[in-house]
Amino acid sequence: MTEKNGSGGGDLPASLEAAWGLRDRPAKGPKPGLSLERIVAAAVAVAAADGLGAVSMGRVAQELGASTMSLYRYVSAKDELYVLMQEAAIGPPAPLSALETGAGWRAALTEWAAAQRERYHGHLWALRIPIGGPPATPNSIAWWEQGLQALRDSGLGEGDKTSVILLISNFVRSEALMTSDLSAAVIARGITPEELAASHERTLKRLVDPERHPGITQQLETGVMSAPDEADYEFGFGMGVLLDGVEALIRRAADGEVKSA
Amino acid sequence: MTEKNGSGGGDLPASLEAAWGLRDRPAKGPKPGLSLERIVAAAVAVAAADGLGAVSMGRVAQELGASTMSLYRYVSAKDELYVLMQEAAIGPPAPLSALETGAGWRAALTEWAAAQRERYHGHLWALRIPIGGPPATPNSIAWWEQGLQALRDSGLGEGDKTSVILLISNFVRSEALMTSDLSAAVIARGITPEELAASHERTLKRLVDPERHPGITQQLETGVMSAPDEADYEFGFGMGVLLDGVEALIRRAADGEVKSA
DNA sequence: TCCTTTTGCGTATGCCATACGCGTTACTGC
DNA sequence: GCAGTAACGCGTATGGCATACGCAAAAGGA
Repeated sequence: MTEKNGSGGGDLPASLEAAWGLRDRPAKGPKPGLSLERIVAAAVAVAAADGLGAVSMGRVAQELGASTMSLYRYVSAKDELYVLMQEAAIGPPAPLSALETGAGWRAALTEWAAAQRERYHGHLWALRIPIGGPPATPNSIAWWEQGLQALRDSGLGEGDKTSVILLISNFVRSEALMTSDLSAAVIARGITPEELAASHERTLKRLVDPERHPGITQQLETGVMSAPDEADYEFGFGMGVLLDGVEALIRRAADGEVKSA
Repeated sequence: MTEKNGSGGGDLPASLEAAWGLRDRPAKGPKPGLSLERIVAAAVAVAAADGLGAVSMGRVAQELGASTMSLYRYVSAKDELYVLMQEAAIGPPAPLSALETGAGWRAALTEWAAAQRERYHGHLWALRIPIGGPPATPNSIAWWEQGLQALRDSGLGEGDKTSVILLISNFVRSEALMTSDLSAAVIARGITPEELAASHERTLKRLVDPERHPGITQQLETGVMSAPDEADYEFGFGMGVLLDGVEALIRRAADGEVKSA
């Protein structure tokens, strides 16, 4: 039962081992010509330039001037590379200023969500990477921890804290994914976002039946579809609703505490 | 400028044309041996049995006793098949009982979201299909319309109605996607959900540093991780928070109306 | 110095979507 | 009834993909 890593215990998934930097450098063979860091950086560059779909083992190797198969000396499968790319794209969270100034949970959560959103928007391709079960990479954990800190003084129970974090995290992801889908459609059809919106509105007007779809018909008449800065607006709207809901939850928790105290 | 469809106007994307049944049966050649419906049904069956990854043109053709290439007489590309599969999986919405009994927007939205969730949970593979821009398929539109109807008497403005619908739709998708990821992980590792949760908790305990991650450490100590029926609980929790937020929005809208009246 | 281990990588396998073209079929206009 | 035409089924070919396997070269440990 010889341990591979210094930390002891059972065997981690290969991708986690790599993400936490627990790989042991073997003392025997020739010097590695590449490194995990360089490979991940190259893959990230490809994804940023040409989308996640352009990330193939061959393409990444080419970018590094190496052969396709040499990558497999550093990465056990493409899925592992995906995990490391995602981890690199999101990066560690910056300190929350709202936590230092004691501005309260609402400001802290807002700042936290906005920071997360910014990372996603800077790396929209990362949203296309399929998640495999619950996250356990260093940066996801750091973001989770920071979310918990934002709720430090909220008075919520531990379970509720995680649930709120999860809820907001998923909301941020959803909004970014919508943005990503939109931009993908725009690129695929080679048009501007405005043209896409107009085209969509025209399509709807053709397909929607006023009898069967009175609500949508009304929406089309009101001209709601042609909203500018849609993504930013929807994000702010959603955060507002979400935080109001959390506020109600916190108030209820406080009332219950007072009652039971 | 001869029109292909009866409805007139410019050319729709092929997948939309198919979804709305606007394909014109050509009067010339031999009788088709297959049909879009049969192809989509076969593809859905494959996805249900072996996951979306198992859906290849070859596999679907095999299931139908036809050759791979014959499918391309009915479907212009695999993406189109995906759209039709998604549309078939979600299906049209059933009438909302809360709308008939006049139970109010909150009950209606709750029923609407639960129905949507049920469809997704019955076809988890459908969540893996990448969305291409804003939806315009018959069933997505029908669900959208129904959501608008649920908010009929809410007093919200048209723009807010759509935003709320979008917010809740995305939440339902997120929760279902988490479930799907979880079940994928469970299947991939050949273990029970309980074993997966336990394994994840063990992994976290090994990787989390009490100094750098005090919040998570506390969570682990409280034993929050080993929650049963996690998915159901999180869904109810999220819906509660969301609806409380919407309630605040509606109240504010009503107040504003009273003031400005 | 020899042996073990690890490196880079060429080759091969098997899957995939799909372009192209051919022979066949069935309807339409004459 | 017959020619023309258009849609059918599908065999074949192309190019891309992840990745298993094995070999030769490199480099540290004995």
